Amino acid sequence: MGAIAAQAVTRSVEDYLKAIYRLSTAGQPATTSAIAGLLELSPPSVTGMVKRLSEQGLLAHEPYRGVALTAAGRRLALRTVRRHRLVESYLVAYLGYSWDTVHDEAERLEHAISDELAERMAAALGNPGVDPHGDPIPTADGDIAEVTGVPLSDVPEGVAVEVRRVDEHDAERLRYLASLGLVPGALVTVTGREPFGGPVMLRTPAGTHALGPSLAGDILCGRPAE
Amino acid sequence: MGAIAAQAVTRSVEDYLKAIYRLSTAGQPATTSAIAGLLELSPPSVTGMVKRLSEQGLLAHEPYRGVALTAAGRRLALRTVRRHRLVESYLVAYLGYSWDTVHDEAERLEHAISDELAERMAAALGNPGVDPHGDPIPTADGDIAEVTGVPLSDVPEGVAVEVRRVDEHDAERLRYLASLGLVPGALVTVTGREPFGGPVMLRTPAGTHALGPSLAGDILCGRPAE
DNA sequence: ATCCGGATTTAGGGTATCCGAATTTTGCTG
DNA sequence: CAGCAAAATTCGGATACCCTAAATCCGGAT
Repeated sequence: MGAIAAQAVTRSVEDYLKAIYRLSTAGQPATTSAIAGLLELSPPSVTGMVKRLSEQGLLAHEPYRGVALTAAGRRLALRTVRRHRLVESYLVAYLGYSWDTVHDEAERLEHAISDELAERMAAALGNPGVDPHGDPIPTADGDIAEVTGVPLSDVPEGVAVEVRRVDEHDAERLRYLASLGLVPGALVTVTGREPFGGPVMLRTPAGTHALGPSLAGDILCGRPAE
Repeated sequence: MGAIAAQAVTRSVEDYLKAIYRLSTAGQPATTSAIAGLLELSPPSVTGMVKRLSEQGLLAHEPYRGVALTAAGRRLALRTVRRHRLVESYLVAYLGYSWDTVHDEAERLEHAISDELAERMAAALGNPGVDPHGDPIPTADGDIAEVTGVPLSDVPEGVAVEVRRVDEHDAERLRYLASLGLVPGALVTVTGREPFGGPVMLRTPAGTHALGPSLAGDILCGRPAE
């Protein structure tokens, strides 16, 4: 339920919660410096905000150890993630944005739109389950689907798999991946790979290419639907 | 040109400039207390911000006298007005908002959208000249059309005129006016009026009604555009 | 020309968020 | 188990806004 947010939650607060959410779902510990790194802030700033958010019951903070979201913090974080991904989806679907340029716009709009507008966009989009990058969109009541799959870098050779999610924010790299046909839903087959984490050879609808291991690690694949 | 905004302009700054712009186009002097009234702030807060904006060259401030926008301030104000009206237009045209509910949403979004998004919305709308209330939308380079016309309260009897602009923000009153068919573009004829600023009798596509003088004063009419 | 009341500004404070410098804690490591 | 480096926190300070209470200014009324 949107029975959240009795009052104004600042941009900052939402950004902190989102960053902590991101770290914890990435399996990384939400340390002061990790948060500072994501938000491009100094560690003392983070310590200060973490203390405030703990007092508000949004975070559990073990000094010198790290933080975790409380249930309330997680709800707020997911609400922000939902808005972000809905905005990205909407801008791509209806306003001609490409997946590499929506991020910054969504980063600002996610803090400004009302629940009303978020739900109207969701409805216009047909309540999508994933955004243009293949990231799952949390539901309005805070459920979020798991994304399962194997990084393209680990996909066995010769098997046709479907790109499920592209975990990359850099605009230029996103354009590059799109030019290779590596977008959510595309079918890919690994045709060969160099040893020791070298480039991967692959065939996509857009042709045959070599892809470096770091990018290949950002692409989550799975068995083609149906 | 969007050659404005070298750096972040806060919500506050945009709101102050917009309020001052609003006052000056309404022919009212932009005094400290008038600004405070529009923004629902205390006069000392306004004095303080006015000082800061003057230092930034956005306002000309004569202490104890009032303020006026500089060219730079006016450009920023018009940019914000443009965004506001584009957002309102877009939400009404594409997301099912009605003209009485868009204002609050636009009030927040006008500070969050990029030039890019503003222009994409404008393009999607076919670069409209007016918003759903009939207010002119400034162009991207800061030109704004004059709205000319006569308040409905002053329209002579028996002449069919067109509603050009409805200068009202209150949601309930807007719904009421819409229910009477008093929306931009509608044809109205004044069929009679009480003396001494009493109600006006009128005929619209939605029927025949009486309208109080204060609301009638908010409706600007003109000769129908054939 | 003086006075007065309303408008405006100054003074003094408060909150939220950020920073750099200094200090404390933690978890090794020799 | 003492010593250290890295990480985290505390400290002191800055900025941007906002407020109430206390001056101060201005223009009209006497």
